Amino acid sequence: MSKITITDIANKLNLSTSTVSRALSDHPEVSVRTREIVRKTARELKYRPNIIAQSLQRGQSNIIGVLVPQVRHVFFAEIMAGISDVMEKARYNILICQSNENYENEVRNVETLIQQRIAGLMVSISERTKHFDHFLQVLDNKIPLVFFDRICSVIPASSVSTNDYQAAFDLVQFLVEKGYRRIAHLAGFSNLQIAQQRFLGYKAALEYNKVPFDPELVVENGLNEEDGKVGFLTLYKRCKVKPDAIFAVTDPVAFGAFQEIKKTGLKIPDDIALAGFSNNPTGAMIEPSLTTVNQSAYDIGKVAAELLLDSIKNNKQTIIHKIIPTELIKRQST
Amino acid sequence: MSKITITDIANKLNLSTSTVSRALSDHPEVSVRTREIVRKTARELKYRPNIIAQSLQRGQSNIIGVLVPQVRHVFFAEIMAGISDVMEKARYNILICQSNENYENEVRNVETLIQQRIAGLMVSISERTKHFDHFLQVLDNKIPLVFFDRICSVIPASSVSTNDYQAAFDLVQFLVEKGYRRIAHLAGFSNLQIAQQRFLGYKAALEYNKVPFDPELVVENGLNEEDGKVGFLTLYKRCKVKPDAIFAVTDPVAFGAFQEIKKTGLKIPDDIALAGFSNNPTGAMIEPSLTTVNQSAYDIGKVAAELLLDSIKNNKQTIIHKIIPTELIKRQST
DNA sequence: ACAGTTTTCGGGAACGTTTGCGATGTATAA
DNA sequence: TTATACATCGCAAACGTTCCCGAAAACTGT
Repeated sequence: MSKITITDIANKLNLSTSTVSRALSDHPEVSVRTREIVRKTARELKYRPNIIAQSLQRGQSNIIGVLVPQVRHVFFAEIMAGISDVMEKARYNILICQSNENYENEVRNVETLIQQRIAGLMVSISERTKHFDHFLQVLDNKIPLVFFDRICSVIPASSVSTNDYQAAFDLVQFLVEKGYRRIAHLAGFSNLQIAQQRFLGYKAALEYNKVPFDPELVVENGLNEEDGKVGFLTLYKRCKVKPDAIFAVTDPVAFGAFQEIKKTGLKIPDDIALAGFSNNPTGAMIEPSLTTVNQSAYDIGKVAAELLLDSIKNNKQTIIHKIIPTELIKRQST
Repeated sequence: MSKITITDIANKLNLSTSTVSRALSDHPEVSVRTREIVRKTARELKYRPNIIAQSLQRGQSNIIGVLVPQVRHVFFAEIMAGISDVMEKARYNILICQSNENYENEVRNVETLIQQRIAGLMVSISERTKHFDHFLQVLDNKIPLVFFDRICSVIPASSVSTNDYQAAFDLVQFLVEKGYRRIAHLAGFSNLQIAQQRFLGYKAALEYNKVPFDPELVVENGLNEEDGKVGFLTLYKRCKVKPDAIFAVTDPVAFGAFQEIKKTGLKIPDDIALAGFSNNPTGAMIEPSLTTVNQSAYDIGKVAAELLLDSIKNNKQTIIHKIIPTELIKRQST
């Protein structure tokens, strides 16, 4: 290991490590001439600051943790892109962890992130998380925390999300106006705030339009493509009077339903309409193209990252809840 | 900051830090009784090992760097899932960086990863990378390195890739057998090995079948959706005799072309056939569904991660090049 | 000339671990 | 009894920084 340290530079120049350290960080208390010499030999020796040592001394790393259910999901990948762009500029690095929609994984990941002495944490909770004590640990350790999308209202922390209730309401309102009456809902588990809000928005829109709410038309399941497949099948099997439209809690769920609908031989939107949530790019390419709600995933990540940076720098406890505006995207599937 | 350290435990129990440290790592030189007491009070005090201090002492962190062009691309997101699953089990954390298809970003990211004293590095190079000195720096610092997918044959390091030449050959062979004769190729930049190999496979398949190679039918461009759009348009504009099939270097490029083809009013596959590369899930949902080559992105990540772990643990210099098998997926678009 | 100020630098502790080596105590064997 | 072995633990250095504080050197004004 030919690792060059600050001491090597100091020895070569007959200086102390203090001076070299200061010179490298442009401290005014060291003469301009020395600063230049130090920087020059640092380059020559290919010196690289040891970030680990710096972090230990500072008591905190320059790494922020990002905890998501699954990176492979376009929605979270987009969010990560937003986070990454912001953090890159701020000279922070990103440690990425997946819960894989599993509570135990989530808890374990939080634990190791705390051990890494991360400068901040951003998380979107798993589908199955019902207890939140692990996030209290984060706060106990004075680590700035912000939730995004799948937020958690029990923990006092900032968050970035969308107005799921309103967006779902508007979408269902649109379906009703289009003439659909038996509108089914492939819902998520109700412990997830976003799932619950979308369900409530759905229900409220029905009531607002005096369309009777039929519990038979609601299937509670996961948020992913596979859940959409089984969701549609159980829904279609158990309904004597078939639904004429489906509002899926997420686009992946809609895609799952989409494929099963086609297998069944039904035509979209003539036999049954379909709508999703989050504007996955695939939705624009399928036929018929998918009606959905645009969430601007990239922006969610960007804003959440900026929020985190704020609370890291200003060291403020202020809790801020930001709402990213949504947009109803009307396409051929309805 | 109520940070509990090993010293706090030592003080409380009237032990030395050495003993506590050894007790926590189950060292046999400390009595079973002491080990238990130490572990008990560690729990009580909510002690968390400071990974930064451990890393400094060890001279290396437990973090591995992953450098990809863009996380938001499904292909890389899948790979990351594979990497993540393997590394999680091995108790390594993942620091993720994006080059955004930009050479300068790539160089800068490599530099900061070295400064982080990462335990290993996995990279898929950017579209525009033509010089590779920054990877020599990685090797100079004795950091195990493995390339995946967009590999780099100039640097002596392990790699995981697919047989792009053969897969492209087989795909074009299939197109020829289907009766297509004016087969165009939306190619990638030739500095990328995967792009070059796919092009060469394409060309070889034509020659093998005595189909004349027409340079006019090849457009060299990027690897993303936008590139597919402009690629198709320039291709279609400049050809007097229109192509009857298109082989796109990646699925995103195929999707870009797909959309423009539909805008033009052409029918796939009757007016023009279309094929991609990498089996993006979207390809199965569009209509007509996309003929492509399955690359098993998840496996690429998995195998690459295992390769890296090997060279970290065994500290061996052996360079291994692994090839992940591909599979031709014949669908409606051809 | 001197005292006072400013500029420039070094000594050394601290961050939280790990680990080689020595010290102590106890048990075993002759 | 003494010598030897083993079990258990502590001391202190080391990892590479940063930064407080003090010291030396240079400069200022009278």
